[in-house]
Amino acid sequence: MSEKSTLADRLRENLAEQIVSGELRPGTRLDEIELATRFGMSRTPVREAFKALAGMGLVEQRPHRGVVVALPTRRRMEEMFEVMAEIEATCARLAAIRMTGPERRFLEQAHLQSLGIVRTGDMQGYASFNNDFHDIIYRASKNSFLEETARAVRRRVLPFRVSQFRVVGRLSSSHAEHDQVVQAILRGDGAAAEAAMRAHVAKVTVASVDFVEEHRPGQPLMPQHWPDDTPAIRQNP
Amino acid sequence: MSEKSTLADRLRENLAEQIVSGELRPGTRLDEIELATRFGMSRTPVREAFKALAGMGLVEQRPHRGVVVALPTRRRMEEMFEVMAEIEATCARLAAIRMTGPERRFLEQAHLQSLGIVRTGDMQGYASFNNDFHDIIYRASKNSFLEETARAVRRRVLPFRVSQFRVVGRLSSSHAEHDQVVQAILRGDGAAAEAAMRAHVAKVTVASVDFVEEHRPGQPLMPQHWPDDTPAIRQNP
DNA sequence: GATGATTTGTACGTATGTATA
DNA sequence: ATATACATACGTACAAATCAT
Repeated sequence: MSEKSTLADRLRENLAEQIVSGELRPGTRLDEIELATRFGMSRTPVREAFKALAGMGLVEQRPHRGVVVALPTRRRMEEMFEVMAEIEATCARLAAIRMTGPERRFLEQAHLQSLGIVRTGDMQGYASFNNDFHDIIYRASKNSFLEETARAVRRRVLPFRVSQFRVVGRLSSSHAEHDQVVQAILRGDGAAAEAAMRAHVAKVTVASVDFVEEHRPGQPLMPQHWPDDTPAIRQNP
Repeated sequence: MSEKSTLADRLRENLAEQIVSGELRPGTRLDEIELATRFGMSRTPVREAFKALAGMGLVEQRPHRGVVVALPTRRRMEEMFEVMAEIEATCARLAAIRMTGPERRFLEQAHLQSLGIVRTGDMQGYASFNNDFHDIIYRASKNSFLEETARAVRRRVLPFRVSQFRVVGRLSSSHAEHDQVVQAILRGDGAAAEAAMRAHVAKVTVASVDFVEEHRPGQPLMPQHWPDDTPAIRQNP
């Protein structure tokens, strides 16, 4: 029974999961009292979970005005994807240099198997594999801090790419892009792996940003819950 | 009067500043009650500040065991510096491509002026300029999210490079490395700027890691306050 | 290994600031 | 514009876990 830790920490993980999975849409207001009653706890651990989430950038908090799930502007989303691309490209370059023989064979194996998923057109399944694929490359960088940084950025970007594989033909082109990355890594070509990964993430950017813009809640590019332009408290300034 | 915000937020900023400046040494235990009495507040805002700091990775928190200023292992420090190098290198490449004419002239100007500081041997002054120099390049990437990411990583690394300029001759060699970066940026050579910046940060790594290792508190490479090897709760896993 | 002291985690009440009529 | 309603921020009390003996 590894049911340990504190209420605040468990709630934080729970909310983070819901935000990343898209269950809690960006812009959604999080109510202390409602969450406290819903999860059967007092408001204290809820507030502590909020602070931790704000520190991670998953929510934005303004004094006396509550907490909303982070809803970046279009400009900022593009910036986030650019950072994602650069970090993943770095991971790919280091992976190409540092992976061991068995690790390379494992990556190739996983990549080959994913072709089966592409053929069935299973978008859900491919999304899951895609997560694994990128995780493998994070780890292959042999730098756990880089790995964590990559995952932290991905967490903040994921809410906005939930549906990227709904775009027609995206599955097979994603696989083709993966192939470029994998081949470069297999032959130990760091520069090529970096370039291929950067190009791959760039494609996701276009698909995702456009998709989100079409479905953006509210007319203006600002969260509808914050009518004025008072800047939010940025805990990672 | 911009004396606003909450007690928890102000305390968070205060502690973050003290951690980054080295006033609060890595491994130092933070006591809820002591801080509360010292700052004239109750434990509640202190605990909320702790959660936010943990979310940023500046402190580590373990259930029922309190909070200590983050004290990475040597391995992890090297990883952090590698990430710092990669992110700063990315900033430099983008800066070389994206800076406007006036911005380039401003960078050149600041760089030239720093030569005066080098000549006087004013380590304090050069450290301050160095911060500005890197900040300029973060901003010049024209990506505010990248800028914030770079600063977030730097915040976590800074406690371990306080004294880098104490090493003899480090001032002028740092200036020479800056020169490589500046010249590459001025001629718009992204690849060269990236390489020069990566090399520059790499040098800081060696100086800093060695310095910290010599002054590391406690014999083993683990914080002396955590005698067992129970893993800390990583809020940015 | 048990017990008391200390510290952290949670509940709840009240005050203060924000939004709404 | 003022007052009222409401959510958040903070303080205090208590419970639970850790540590020191």
